[in-house]
Amino acid sequence: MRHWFIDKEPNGMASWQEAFPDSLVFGRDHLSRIGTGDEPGVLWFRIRAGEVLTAVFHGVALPPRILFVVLADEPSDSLIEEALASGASGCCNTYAAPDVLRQVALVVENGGLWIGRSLLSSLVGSTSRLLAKNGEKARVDNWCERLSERETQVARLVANGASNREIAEQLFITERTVKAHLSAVFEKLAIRDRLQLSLRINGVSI
Amino acid sequence: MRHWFIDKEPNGMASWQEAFPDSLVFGRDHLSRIGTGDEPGVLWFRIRAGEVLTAVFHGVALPPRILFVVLADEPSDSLIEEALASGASGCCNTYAAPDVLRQVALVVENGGLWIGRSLLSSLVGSTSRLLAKNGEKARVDNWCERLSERETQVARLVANGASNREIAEQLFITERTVKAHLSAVFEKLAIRDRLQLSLRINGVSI
DNA sequence: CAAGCCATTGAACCAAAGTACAGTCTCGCG
DNA sequence: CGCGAGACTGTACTTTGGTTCAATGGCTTG
Repeated sequence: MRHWFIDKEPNGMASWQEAFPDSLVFGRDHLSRIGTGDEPGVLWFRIRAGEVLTAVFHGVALPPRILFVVLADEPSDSLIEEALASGASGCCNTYAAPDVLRQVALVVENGGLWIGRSLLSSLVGSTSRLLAKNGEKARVDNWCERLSERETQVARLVANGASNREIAEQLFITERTVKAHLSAVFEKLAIRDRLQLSLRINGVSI
Repeated sequence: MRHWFIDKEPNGMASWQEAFPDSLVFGRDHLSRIGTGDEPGVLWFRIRAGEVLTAVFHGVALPPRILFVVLADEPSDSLIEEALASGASGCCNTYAAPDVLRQVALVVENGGLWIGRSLLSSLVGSTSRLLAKNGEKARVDNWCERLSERETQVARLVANGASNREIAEQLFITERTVKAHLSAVFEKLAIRDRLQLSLRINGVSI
């Protein structure tokens, strides 16, 4: 099973290579060359923040043996809907850990759909209102709305279990700067540490 | 990983037992007794022709370690929507072959959604994949199975965002003891800190 | 009984996380 | 142009988390 990663620029995340050492990372201009052989595989397509899937993924016809997963910088209901409508087998976080990526691969390779635990609740909320019986409405926690772009980026990595050092390396900044961003995040969201941030972002205890 | 099948009458289909020889079949009156232990598993709930899911599956609160799949005598789009809205990880045909059932289990145990061949093909257009290719048996994460009772208790509190001091106060032990339990948990689960423990327990990244 | 697991704790220690109080640089806006 | 916001960094500090040496007592099981 091959794995191709498509990013805007052909750099990609380190975690991708970690998850699938034999995988290949391409820029979007190489998209048309994926899956020309007979080999089955998974195409991971990164959608950056603010982008619309259908705008960057138009007119691409994948053969049925090539499965397709959207990697979302900023997952949202609409993006998931678009992804599924475009034939994707799933939508997961760009910053997901290697273990998670392999898990996603396992699911989609077996014919399942993967939209993530945390995303599931919001999707369900959009497809049906049945859950709103006890007056509890599935409100979406837009935690990132008050955060700057960089703060959001750091917060996401923290929520996936990364240490300050790892985040620093990933973003090419010092550990000190990571701490600065995090302190700002904690204050803006009125939480006290990274674990609570993770719970908040992952929708465990909203 | 346990499998419970709930039918209107506690007879069930032969194919269910064939798919999971250790599974149990109950009538709907036994539904409330499912998942009272710590054991993780999959609950398969049969919806007969003409029935409405929400009418027969109301007010049932399953713990998060119990996954839930709807077995539909007559699958329809609306039933699938209802199923997902009720927290189901999938919806497949009551009369599905044992191989298919095991495939569904494989997908949902790994956090994926399985919404059946027909809808899947209309969305994804992909054919199903072969099952258990490498003979690798994917299992759900029963993290607490190797932990002692006290370790499990501490781990759960950590996963909810508690600090060591808070845990100590709550359990009437010293902070030192909390640390001891946590160190044991980290080693047994092969993880490095409390954030990863939280992700593991909360099913964000298995 | 001996062996082993479990719960508990202490002292000391190191590493990571987070805070306080700075500063530089860039960029957009009125 | 001045001003504010955001990205970035430094030094120093406190707190928290986690490990490494122990040790004690209860409990079950062969």
